[in-house]
Amino acid sequence: MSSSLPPSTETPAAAPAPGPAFSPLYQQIKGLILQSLEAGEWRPGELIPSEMELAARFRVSQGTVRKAIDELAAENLVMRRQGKGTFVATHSAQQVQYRFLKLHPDTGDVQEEGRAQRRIIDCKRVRAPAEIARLLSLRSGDAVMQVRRVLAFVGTPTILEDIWLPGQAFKGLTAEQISAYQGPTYAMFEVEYGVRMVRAEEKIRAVLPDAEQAELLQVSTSTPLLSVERVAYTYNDVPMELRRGLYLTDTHHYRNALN
Amino acid sequence: MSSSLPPSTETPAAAPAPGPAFSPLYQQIKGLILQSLEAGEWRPGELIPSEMELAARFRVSQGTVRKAIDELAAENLVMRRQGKGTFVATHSAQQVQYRFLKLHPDTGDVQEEGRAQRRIIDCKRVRAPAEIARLLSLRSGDAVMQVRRVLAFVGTPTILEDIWLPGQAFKGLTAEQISAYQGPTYAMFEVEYGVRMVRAEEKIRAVLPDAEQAELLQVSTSTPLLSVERVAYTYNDVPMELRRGLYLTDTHHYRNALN
DNA sequence: TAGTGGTCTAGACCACATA
DNA sequence: ATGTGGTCTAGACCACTAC
Repeated sequence: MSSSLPPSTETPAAAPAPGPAFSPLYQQIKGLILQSLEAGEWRPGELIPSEMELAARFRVSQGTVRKAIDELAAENLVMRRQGKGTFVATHSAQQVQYRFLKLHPDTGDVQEEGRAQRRIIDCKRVRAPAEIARLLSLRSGDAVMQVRRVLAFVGTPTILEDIWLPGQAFKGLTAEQISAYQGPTYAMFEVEYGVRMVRAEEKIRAVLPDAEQAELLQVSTSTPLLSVERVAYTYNDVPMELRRGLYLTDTHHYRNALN
Repeated sequence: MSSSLPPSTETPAAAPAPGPAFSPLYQQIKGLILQSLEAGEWRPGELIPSEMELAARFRVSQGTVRKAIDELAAENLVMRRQGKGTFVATHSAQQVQYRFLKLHPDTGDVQEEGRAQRRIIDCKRVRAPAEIARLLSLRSGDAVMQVRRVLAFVGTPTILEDIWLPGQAFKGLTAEQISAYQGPTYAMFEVEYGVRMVRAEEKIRAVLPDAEQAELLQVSTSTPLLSVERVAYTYNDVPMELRRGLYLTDTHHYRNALN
């Protein structure tokens, strides 16, 4: 940030050196708000200060704060509600529950989705294999929590998931904790571990299950399945979860909107 | 639109009756610009009038036009370029070529993507079966153009596509025309048929190919493939293309960003 | 009634592109 | 030098929410 805040008499660093080093005022404000979100000054679901208050705090006009918040809202980091204020986004919010779940029933049926029946197969602390570590930006052998579970819709096993979480941040995670929690797992991560996932990337393939996977999903080893590898990130593009899912797509499909 | 343009003294309709019937001024302006885009007043790739000109035309402030254009830009309907102006988006633009193609090589290799070798298997005019007609909002038996082709990357057949297009809008489409055209097929649709696809929806499954499909992709019938059904829409949510693809995902994957 | 975000305007200056 | 979009400000009014 080289441009200074308005009433300040601060001088921009003499030689802006190599990088871009410039950014519009509203981007700088956005960065500051982001820092507060990251630091937990306002927690998921909480009201953040009004635009006027933030404008006063940062010594800029309301319009500048507004543009910063506009971008944060576009990235789903905060949620605006007219007449009430701006809230820190949360995976607990009804409107955005299961944001990252793109598997939908073929029948446009009502959200059976939240009603998934979960069966935890396994939940243990292990040393991260090289590939898992790489995807989570950890070192090989670092501790990670590993969870395996099956999600069933209307009694039919449909998703087999393996989840890896950094051991440090998710110390103490148990199968009981996961099964006990109602609602999205990502909401539990916010409440129990203070970790908020803000975006994710998925790589999708078609595969055949091995014998163990097939048995857990109660299908044959010649049933084609969707393989979905997801890396979920918290603030600052820090990866905090690796999830490998196998989706049965005979009664469901992965839905994607292209814009 | 019930709210009036500024200099007018018009009163909002007394009883707002049933519907919403209201929309902010900038939304109305957005709608007017959209109409011009739709009507072809400015064609894909062309410069649209400056914000000041549009403000004068519609008798609103530049800021209001700006907000309208902001939304159009966010929806990829126009593209802003500082210092130059605002352009009608086009699938020909280098930056957004193959926007709708989410299949990427596993090696983060340079865009081999455009370099796909295309082989047209078939291109004919047929009567739409019920399901195809439904997805294209046509009547069963209406004429549609049907294209089948194989895309190969570095010599390896990877995508088998069946494409259906409304016969009326795409009258005269030939295999030669498709193979002759360099660049995205969607760019050709703009140039040759004046049809611009603005968004699309995909449903993805894992499937096994039938004998014919397997042969065209040079794989066995037990090779799991990604089935991607895409409906592409032009302005006003009018469906203009149905595309069913089978993707070989041993060296490629479907990449998706979740926000 | 008071406070919030949402809309609209107007004017100033900046950064970029082109001639 | 000119014109474009990009940023920033300031002030006014509207619509929604809560008390």
